Amino acid sequence: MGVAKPRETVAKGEPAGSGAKGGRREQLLEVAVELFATKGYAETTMRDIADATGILAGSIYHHFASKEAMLDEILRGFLIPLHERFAAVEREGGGPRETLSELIRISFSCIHDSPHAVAVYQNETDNLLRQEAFAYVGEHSARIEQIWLRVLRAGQESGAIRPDFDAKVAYLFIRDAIWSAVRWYRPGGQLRPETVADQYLDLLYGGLV
Amino acid sequence: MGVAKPRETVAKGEPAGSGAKGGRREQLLEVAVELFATKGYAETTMRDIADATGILAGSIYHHFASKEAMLDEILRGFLIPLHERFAAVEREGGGPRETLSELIRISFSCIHDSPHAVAVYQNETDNLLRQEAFAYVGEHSARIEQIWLRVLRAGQESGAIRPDFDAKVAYLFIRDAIWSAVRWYRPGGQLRPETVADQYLDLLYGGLV
Amino acid sequence: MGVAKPRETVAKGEPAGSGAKGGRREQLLEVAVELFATKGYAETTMRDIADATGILAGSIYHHFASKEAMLDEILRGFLIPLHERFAAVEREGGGPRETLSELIRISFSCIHDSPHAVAVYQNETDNLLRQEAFAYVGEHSARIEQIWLRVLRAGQESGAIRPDFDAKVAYLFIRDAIWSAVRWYRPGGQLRPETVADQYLDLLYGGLV
Amino acid sequence: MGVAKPRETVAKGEPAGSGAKGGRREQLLEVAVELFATKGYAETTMRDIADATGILAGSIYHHFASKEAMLDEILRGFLIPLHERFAAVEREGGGPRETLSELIRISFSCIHDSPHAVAVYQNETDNLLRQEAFAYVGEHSARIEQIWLRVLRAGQESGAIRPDFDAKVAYLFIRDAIWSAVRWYRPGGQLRPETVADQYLDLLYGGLV
DNA sequence: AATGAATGAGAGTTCATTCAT
DNA sequence: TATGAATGAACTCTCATTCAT
Repeated sequence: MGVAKPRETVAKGEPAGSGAKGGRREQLLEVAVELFATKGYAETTMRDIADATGILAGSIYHHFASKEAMLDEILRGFLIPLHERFAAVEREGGGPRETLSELIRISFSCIHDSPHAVAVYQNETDNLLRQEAFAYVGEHSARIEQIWLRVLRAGQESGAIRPDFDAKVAYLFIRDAIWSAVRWYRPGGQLRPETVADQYLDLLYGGLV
Repeated sequence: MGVAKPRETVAKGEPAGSGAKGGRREQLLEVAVELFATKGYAETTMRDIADATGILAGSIYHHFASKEAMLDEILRGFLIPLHERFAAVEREGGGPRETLSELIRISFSCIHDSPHAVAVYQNETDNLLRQEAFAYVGEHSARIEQIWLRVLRAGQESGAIRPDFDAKVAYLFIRDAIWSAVRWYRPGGQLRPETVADQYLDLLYGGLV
Repeated sequence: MGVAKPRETVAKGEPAGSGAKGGRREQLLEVAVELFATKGYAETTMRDIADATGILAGSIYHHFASKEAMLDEILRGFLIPLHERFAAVEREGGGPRETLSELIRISFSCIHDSPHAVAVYQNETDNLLRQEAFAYVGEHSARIEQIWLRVLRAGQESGAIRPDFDAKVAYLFIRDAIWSAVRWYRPGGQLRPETVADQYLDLLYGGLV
Repeated sequence: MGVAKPRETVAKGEPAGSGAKGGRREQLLEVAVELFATKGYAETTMRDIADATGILAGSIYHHFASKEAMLDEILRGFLIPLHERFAAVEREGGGPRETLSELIRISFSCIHDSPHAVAVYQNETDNLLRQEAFAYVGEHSARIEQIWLRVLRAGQESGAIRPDFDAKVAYLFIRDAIWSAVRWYRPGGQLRPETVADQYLDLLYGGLV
């Protein structure tokens, strides 16, 4: 029930000099994230992942300690870099509006680059927060929220953003509007991520009217 | 294999004059929708539902034909009335902006009244669309989308809404921003649904700047 | 919902050169056919089969897709070879009386070799015919019946068999008399299958009087 | 697991002066025997019986102590009178051949009158013999077998029947040929029971040749 | 007599996981 | 590394039976 303690296999990087060996690991992770995103984590079986990879279910355990370890690796690989990119943008210290725009552009490029990981993050976070082993998900999410709130409030103070609404509500509004796009945005589809980002920015700044 | 045909017990209404009779059915449905929303449909077991209701798992089948039948009843009870309310607003034929505002207010009142059903709808729809028995979910969703699109386009034609962006993108933006609120909105919390609706309307119409 | 498609494990043959490998599959089938014959298909549980084999019930599913798939394999393994043997005898084109005798001898040798499968076939066919997945049982049975009828009618025309009764009634009489022997015939008992066959042939041809 | 001790309800006859009261009991028994014969005893649920009768499953227990009690009553109602009719024929002391013919005619008339009970007897006896509560089934069957054997042997001694085969084998041959007819004989069909009986007698006495 | 709610045991089946090879 | 057999717990669902009304 609890999250299995990750063994070395979970965290270990590419063994140097092993050539194509690690390819199977990446392949499994790619297959897993797609299935987790598409069918849901609980609904995806190790057999599903193994079948799509062309090995047997039991063999996955040579690469990952557990199903949860796969989820863990997926979420860390998505959440930590995202947090770092957001923090970097904030550190650059541009104007609030430019910073806000950059946060939004990063979000869309993230949806573009890792739509499956984003979907998994969105769909599974609620359940995960109750599990100790996934506490870091909540922590990174909270720090990311703080970045958004600081930027929004700085914008309100500087006059770049209207001061007449609650920053928290605005944050939630923006966050949900952006991240939910993962449900319909298709990387290979008609809409380019920059286009969507620009339309969203336009809607967000200028409003419907 | 799709939602099993409900037995007689399923379709029959409240036994007349029996006061609290039939309460067990409603109680089970309330417990189920909360668990489905909180833990997810697949992750909720019949035992979970039974335990929370104070009966044995097998006894649920006296009231519902299957777990899927419970989900079915929950979704129908949420989706069909919502569709009807939207359709009624459109039929009233007010101005595009008033109509749009009303759609948004209805959405928030729906989140307020049935947050669990909304969450279930949001979380499970993706998987459900693949199942024949839940085709009606896709159909109602599509008709609801058409209502939003008609209203948005009417607004653009009448000049009430900016014409310089794609109605479909705007719809998705609005839809996601609103319905995702179910993830953080708590009926008993500080924020009143009307307040949230008004802030969202304000953000939406006027923009951040 | 009919017999589930066997997974890869089901269709694959004996792993070459592995000696006793795959024995578990056969062992399970032998245990299953005996239990199905003795207790009845519905009354036999997967746990019964597993217990008698020395594994856990869930482990059966490593070898067979379902209980029904086991029944299916048992029936095919009995019915198709039997049909082929009957058809081969008919093709040989001996005289009607020799052919008839041969059909009867084959029947008894079949009861001798696979008494359990015969019993399962006899006891479960009625219920099975209603299921689409077991349509082949009805089809083979019908073709076997046609062989018997052709042989009987040829015998009547050639004068080798009395012409004064209905071939269909005679077929049913013979079929039931023979196949019901599975209920009392014991392969290891006093009566040899050839003896029983001969006595039956004698009774059948010469009558009681 | 064991057969429930029959309560008074099981054995009690028609309460005098209760008018149509017992009709429901008979109705249930008729429905049950048909379902037991058609689907098998184990495969028939109390709900099946109740549905076909127009009451709820629980209500059956006002008339019968258990499902097994219904089976018990069905088998007794078939087996005991049959045994008595056979015994009466034997007591009459006609010639062996006339007696044998009469046994066969009685058998066919029994199939004609109570095809469902005969089918249940044939299909379920094997399993039943292992249960203490159904010991009487084995006992009556054994006594019936003895009657047949006495008649056959008397026939062989008197020269009315060929002496050159084992009476036991002949008995099994006859029994199976006759009783199996229940599988295809339909009371309302083309073949009259007397016709079938006569054809069987003819086949039996004169043989095929 | 009948209802309808509930029980509790057990059914077939699934699945993450382990491990000898 | 991968296989394939097995585990064991949990799952959805069924059903004979009980009992207050």
